[in-house]
Amino acid sequence: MDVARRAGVSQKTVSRVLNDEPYVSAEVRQRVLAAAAELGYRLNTAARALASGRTGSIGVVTLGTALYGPVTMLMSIERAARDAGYALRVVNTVEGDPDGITAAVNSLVEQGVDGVVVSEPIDEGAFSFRPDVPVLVLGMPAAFFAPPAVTVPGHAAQAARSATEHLLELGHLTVHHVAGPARWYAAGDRLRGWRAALAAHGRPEPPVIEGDWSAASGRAAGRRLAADPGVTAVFAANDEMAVGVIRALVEAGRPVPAEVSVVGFDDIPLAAYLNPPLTTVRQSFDAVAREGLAHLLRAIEGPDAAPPPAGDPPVELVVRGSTAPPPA
Amino acid sequence: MDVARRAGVSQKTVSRVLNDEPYVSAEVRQRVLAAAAELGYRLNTAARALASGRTGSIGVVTLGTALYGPVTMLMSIERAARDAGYALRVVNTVEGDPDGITAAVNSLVEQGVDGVVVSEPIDEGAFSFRPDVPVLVLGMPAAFFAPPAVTVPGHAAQAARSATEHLLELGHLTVHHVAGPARWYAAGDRLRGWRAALAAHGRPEPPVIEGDWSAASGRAAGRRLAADPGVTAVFAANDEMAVGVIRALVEAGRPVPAEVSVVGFDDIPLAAYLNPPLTTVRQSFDAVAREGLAHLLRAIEGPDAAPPPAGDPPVELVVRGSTAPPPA
DNA sequence: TTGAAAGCGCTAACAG
DNA sequence: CTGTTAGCGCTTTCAA
Repeated sequence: MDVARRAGVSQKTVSRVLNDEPYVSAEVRQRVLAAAAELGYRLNTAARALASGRTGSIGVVTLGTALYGPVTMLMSIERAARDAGYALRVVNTVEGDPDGITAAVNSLVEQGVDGVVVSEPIDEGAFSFRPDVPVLVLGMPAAFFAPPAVTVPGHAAQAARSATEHLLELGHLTVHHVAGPARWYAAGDRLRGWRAALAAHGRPEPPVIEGDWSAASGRAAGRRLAADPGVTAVFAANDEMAVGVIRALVEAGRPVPAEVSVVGFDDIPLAAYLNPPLTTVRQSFDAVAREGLAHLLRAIEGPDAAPPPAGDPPVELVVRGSTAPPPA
Repeated sequence: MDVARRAGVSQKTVSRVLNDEPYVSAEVRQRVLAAAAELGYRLNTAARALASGRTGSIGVVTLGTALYGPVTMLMSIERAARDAGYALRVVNTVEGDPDGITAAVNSLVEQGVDGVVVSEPIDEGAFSFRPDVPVLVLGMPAAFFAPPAVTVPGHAAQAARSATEHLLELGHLTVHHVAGPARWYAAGDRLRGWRAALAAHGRPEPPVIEGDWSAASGRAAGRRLAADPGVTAVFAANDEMAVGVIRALVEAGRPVPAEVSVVGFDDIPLAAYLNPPLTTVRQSFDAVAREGLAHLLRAIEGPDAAPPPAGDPPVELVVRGSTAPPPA
């Protein structure tokens, strides 16, 4: 309004300039920009959202923990969203809250977002809501939701399989698995990959020990594993648990990797600096976030939006010092 | 509007009910609530923000990394904000961006927030902006900003001092320090604490090695330290660097803690499970976030808001296996 | 205790 | 290329 007067144009023209719309003469554009700068003018997001129906922000549902995987995914989503011109709203799901994800998505929709990303999906039975914006669920088997939901599968199963095969190729007769909580889809993926590798090689499948992603739970699992002299190789569903397993093994006098090999999952930044350096699987959170967001933006903006990047996100086994052939 | 018609009341009355305002009869309240529920009605945040001038959300400027400290602080802020009824907007500062914090704060203000929290302040010279909302700067010496900024100092210096003293009391003649980047206030705090401990005990102050918070930089520092046979004790400004230091020491054939003691800072969840378990300093991010947010809310809502919790946030030295007396 | 009227600051749709 | 006219869905102010 003030800017319009000062630049001697209509309010709508100011709007056009500030939104980079076409059909504004260069001269007028300059004049408006100058006036806006002088007045320290800022577009009011609330008014824009009210008038346009779009908020320019997307919401993320994430875990309220410092675990590497979820946190890195959040950071990657932030970057991808910002690059696409969207602001981010974040809601943590609280541990133990029964319908945490549903509630979190709802709160985001109420806050006003153009789309929602569910970063670490947990099986809560059915998602009992009909959000009126697109929802992207990361790391989920497709076709689990009706639109407007969109899913991006993730490649953890395949990666888990190659981690297990690495151990098998080293000469281990079988591989034990310390899984994540059963309700986490991410845990299921890894479990499936491990199982597939064992089956493909005709190896016996030892009972699964379930952890909660934490190093403490890894250590508890490791204690049970250490008591069984038949255990020579362990695949943990994330690096934190792998660290706990190694700790328990070492405490029990079973050196890693001399007696028992351990591989983790995620490649936390510390992995290369541990004693021993941790063999693990690295996945590109950035790639997954970027691909997922591209899908989400299509659902929001329509088919004119940039098409999602093609190609598999890189997943790679990083062999370091925590794996070796089994003792003779 | 629809809800109003359905409940047979005015729009304003609906507004009153939905905002828990007084002066609504219980009977009408019920009727409105029922109508809203049947219609699946949701308050529109944008409209409310436009009309009331308040957005009900606060913005956080944080680092785009998976480092434990910043991430945990972010999670704590999310919790504290949600408990206070505020939604969260998040912007990461990009590494290397010269005026990263200023730009991030501006973008938050443009997005529309009632207040801003700067979680990991870096010295960027002067903050060259006059945001029109209160800004809370965590971990900063007070009185660095004019209002509407408010700062919460943090107790890292004192904690760093006790970490250093722990080493001195173990019998080490002096303590070497691997610092964080000089521009980070958090790094400065720890440096000061270390220095104070040395001075108080009349010990020589060895040259500081500066890292970048990462394990890789810690390892580089550790290599230099390992080359000096006089080094028997190291205090690293965070746990990630401490892990790198230990790695380098071990690689150089200087076992920890037999030959060299190392203490970290932050108490990452993995600290207790490392080889050796890491002696470190634990600080309560939750307490700092909660106190800081209380200050911020006062600045936003006026002096009627809940007063900030009193008392020092707990900071404690956790002694584990990476420290021991110097070799004889 | 309730309601009516008047915007908040922007964009959509349509004219010029 | 530019302007006019209506709202978007709330809250505010004032009156009943």
